[in-house]
Amino acid sequence: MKYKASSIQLPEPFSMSEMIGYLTRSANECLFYVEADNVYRMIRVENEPVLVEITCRNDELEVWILDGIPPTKSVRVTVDGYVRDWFDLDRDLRPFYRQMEHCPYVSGLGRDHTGLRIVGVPDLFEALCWAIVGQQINLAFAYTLKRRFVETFGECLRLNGKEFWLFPSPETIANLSVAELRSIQFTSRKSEYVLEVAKRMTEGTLSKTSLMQSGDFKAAERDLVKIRGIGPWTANYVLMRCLRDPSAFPIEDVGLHNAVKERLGINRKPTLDELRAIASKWTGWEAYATFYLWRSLYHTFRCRD
DNA sequence: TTCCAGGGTAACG
DNA sequence: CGTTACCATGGA
Repeated sequence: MKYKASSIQLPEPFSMSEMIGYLTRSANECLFYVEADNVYRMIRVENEPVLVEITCRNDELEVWILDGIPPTKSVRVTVDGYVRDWFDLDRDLRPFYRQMEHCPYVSGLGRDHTGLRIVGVPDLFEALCWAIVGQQINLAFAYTLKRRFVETFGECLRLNGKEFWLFPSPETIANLSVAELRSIQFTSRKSEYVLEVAKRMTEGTLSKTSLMQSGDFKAAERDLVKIRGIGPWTANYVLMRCLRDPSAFPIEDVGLHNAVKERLGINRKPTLDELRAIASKWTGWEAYATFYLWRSLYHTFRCRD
């Protein structure tokens, strides 16, 4: 059973090779595959796991369903919406490029990587867990921890000798103990933070819908940082990659610091004041500027296997 | 071996 | 309030 769920007319600019460049930045990624320029991942549709293939043909993105529930209108709509959100296809990037022409540190990146869109993390629980896992450890280890988390507590589909994993649900994680998370080398702190988030999401006191309901990203940020384990960096990371606030700005981000350091040609990290001064040219597009600066750093966190 | 890593909390002055 | 110790382990 294989059927096409949707054909998405690609916005301009869009570069599939730039997107794949980002998606393949770690060989240790466990939630999707890239093979022959096609992208494969499992997503949950109406509480059922569905295996999706994304193919770029001419000016369209074709979304195929390879395994899972039969095609209905709502399945097609959900899958179509997921891909649009994941690749940020409904955003007009032309104002971003025009504005970056005035920033010497990012304008070159904008030209070199035209058509790169922020790869999102549409699932709020996944976004929060990934951010918490990534706190204060190098990215290679973060990918290892994520893989252990997913392969220990997630759901797996095996097809044609490959494994396709779904991120664990908040319900599954909320029932765990700190000790169980420590057994996969989470620190006690990370374990407590992730359990807290899982419990809130299971209770319904934390959800993407409730964070977005006011339509005010600043209000969402205030709600997020009230939660233990979520500071300004984590809140802005989630605003950037899940809630899709183009002005989210994780200014404490070490990757951002290192990218700016290289582009300034200095042998120390920029201060927060220096970052604020540079970012004053990015108003409204801080998330995109940050993502493009991350793109300039791939060589520093490539996984060795 | 040393230093740092896509931070955050809690305890201190 | 601003500063500091601590978390804890892998990777380079």
